[in-house]
Amino acid sequence: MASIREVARLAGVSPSTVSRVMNKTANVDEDKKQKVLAAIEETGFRPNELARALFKQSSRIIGVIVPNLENPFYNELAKAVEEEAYRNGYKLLLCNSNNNTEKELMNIRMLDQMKADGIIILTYSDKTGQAVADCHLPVVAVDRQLTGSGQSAYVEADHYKGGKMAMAHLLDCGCKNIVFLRGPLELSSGLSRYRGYQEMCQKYELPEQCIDCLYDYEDGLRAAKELVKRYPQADGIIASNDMVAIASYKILIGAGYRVPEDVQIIGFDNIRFSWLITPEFTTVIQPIEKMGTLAVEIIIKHGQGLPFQQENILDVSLVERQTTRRKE
Amino acid sequence: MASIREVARLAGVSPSTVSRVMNKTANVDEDKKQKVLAAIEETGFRPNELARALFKQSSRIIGVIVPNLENPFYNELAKAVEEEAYRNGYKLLLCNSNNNTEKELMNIRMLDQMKADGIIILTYSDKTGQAVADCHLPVVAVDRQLTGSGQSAYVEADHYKGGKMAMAHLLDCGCKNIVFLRGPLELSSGLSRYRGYQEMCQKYELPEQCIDCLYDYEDGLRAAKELVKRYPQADGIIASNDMVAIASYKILIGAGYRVPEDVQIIGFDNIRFSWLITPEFTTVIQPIEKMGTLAVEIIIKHGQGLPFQQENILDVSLVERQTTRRKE
DNA sequence: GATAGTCATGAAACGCGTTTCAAAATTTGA
DNA sequence: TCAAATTTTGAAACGCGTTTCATGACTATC
Repeated sequence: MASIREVARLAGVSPSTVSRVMNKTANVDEDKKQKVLAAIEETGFRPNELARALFKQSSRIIGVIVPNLENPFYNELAKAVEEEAYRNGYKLLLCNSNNNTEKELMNIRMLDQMKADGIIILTYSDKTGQAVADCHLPVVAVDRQLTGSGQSAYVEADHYKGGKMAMAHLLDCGCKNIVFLRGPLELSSGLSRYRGYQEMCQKYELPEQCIDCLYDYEDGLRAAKELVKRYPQADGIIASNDMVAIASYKILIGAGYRVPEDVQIIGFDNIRFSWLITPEFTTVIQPIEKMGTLAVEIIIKHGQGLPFQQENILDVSLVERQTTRRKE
Repeated sequence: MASIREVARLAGVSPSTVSRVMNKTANVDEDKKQKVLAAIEETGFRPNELARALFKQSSRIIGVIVPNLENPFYNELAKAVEEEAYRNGYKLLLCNSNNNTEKELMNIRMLDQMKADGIIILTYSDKTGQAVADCHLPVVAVDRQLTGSGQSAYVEADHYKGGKMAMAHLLDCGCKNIVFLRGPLELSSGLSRYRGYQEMCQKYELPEQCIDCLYDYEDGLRAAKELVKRYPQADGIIASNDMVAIASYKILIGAGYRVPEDVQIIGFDNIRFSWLITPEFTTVIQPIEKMGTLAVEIIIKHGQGLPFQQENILDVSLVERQTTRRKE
């Protein structure tokens, strides 16, 4: 593979000049410029990005660390990040921590060593904050708040409002017996939604009916089975997210309930599949794309030394689809 | 950030020695070794991967180029690749070509310049073959065969068999009026499945009933609507893939058909959602995980100069689920 | 005890694009 | 036309881990 020095020799100039032509970083005599261009063309020269990155101390890579790739939420986020990154000349290094703290830490370290320009992190463990602080890369947490690393930015949806909306909607739909498949309280999404739900319960003097449930399909299945057992007269379910909503639907249908006639279901996230499938699921929309875009923006701004918002709480909204039905 | 030379100074040795300690690439006096280790510990030194990669001419990055991130098939493939890559100490650079030839070519070039250790490519355009040949990186095409680059490996499922199986299954289920939502014939998956279907039609002297259909949900919706119009008496649908099967289901249900009583549906791929949702979809399984793993294996072998299979056609199988029902 | 063979070790070169700095060339102004 | 100012250009240094090669140290063999 041709190097810049060969191109320079061929064009009869110095490597510096070739570099200047390539990057338009300084004026170059038109005549030499043409010679350089011709030499580049002839040799098919493509600058070695590693050498460039080594010098610049920046690889124009943005790392994304997701806890899993089963939940489309993360895929959709990754997609949004990839697109925004690409638009800005960055590449995306995708790391799947697989809910494994060890792997997560290795990924953070690796990205540091690769001189990534930033990390977008969607995982959470108690060691994350420290690891993030140790590497001096710009980090933005999405759908999470990192503790122990005071300075890092985060972007998440207004889960509190989301929780309230979900509950309000089911009440609007005439549900009298609502069960909340509550997400993990260690995560701000789980906690805030619960708070929203709780507030509504208090306001309407309703008893809290929760079943703890992780964000994945399998646990959704489990929780929904428990729901059928513990609250057979439930007529409304707030699932911890869309995957769990989908799992609940399966269990409920299997148990002979009709949706939405007997029991109504609402999820969170608005993953693509929530409306691709039949029936289409009512859900509280997280602006996934905006979240990804914003995260990239923050990293870029950080890299350029521009100011940026440290706390970003994006608005949520609700789409009514076929798993709920508003009372006349 | 500490460099190897600082560590060396602190330990009172040369950078070479530090390097040797880190990489265990040569014996080092126990005493010095300890000093080096201590110095590394003290400085928190982490070798700069870029410098390392620059010298080695290998970044231990595997690039994956997918045509989109809407279809879970690609996500699942990416996941499999990430995991196998990680197991072998490689990282995954995810590129979404977005069905855009230009972007695809840029991605190939970029990976070349990054000294990626290989490219796993899931896109296809007529320029791909040439671009791949130009960069001298190991490339393996997955679910595609690249033309114009005679030497590159590929791995795909036995689509021909898959097509036959799908048809055979619907016949077993008593379908008399089967319509094939045929995938793009430019892709080997589309063509081979069609050939399989065709062969079965001939064997049983059935008329071919095809509607062309891309692999995405939206086009599935369109094709299914056309199906309802053109073949209202259809009682079996072979969808071009699971996304299209899911789209067809929605249209069919919307048009008042019952599945599987009135019309049975089978898809291809066995994406995770095909069985998460309700009803669970019958489909022809592509061994997605194995495909990803194998692709990575090939790249690694290639990198090590080991021999590898150039053409890899993996077996398919069929899962009967709730969208088809075998006749007694 | 001397020669040969091993092993540990560091200096220097390498990979390669970018940038600095000073020299050379060209333009401007008088 | 000459000095001054400006622009163009190249040599060398830089970023930094790895590897080669030669040297010095040490052990083993006779």
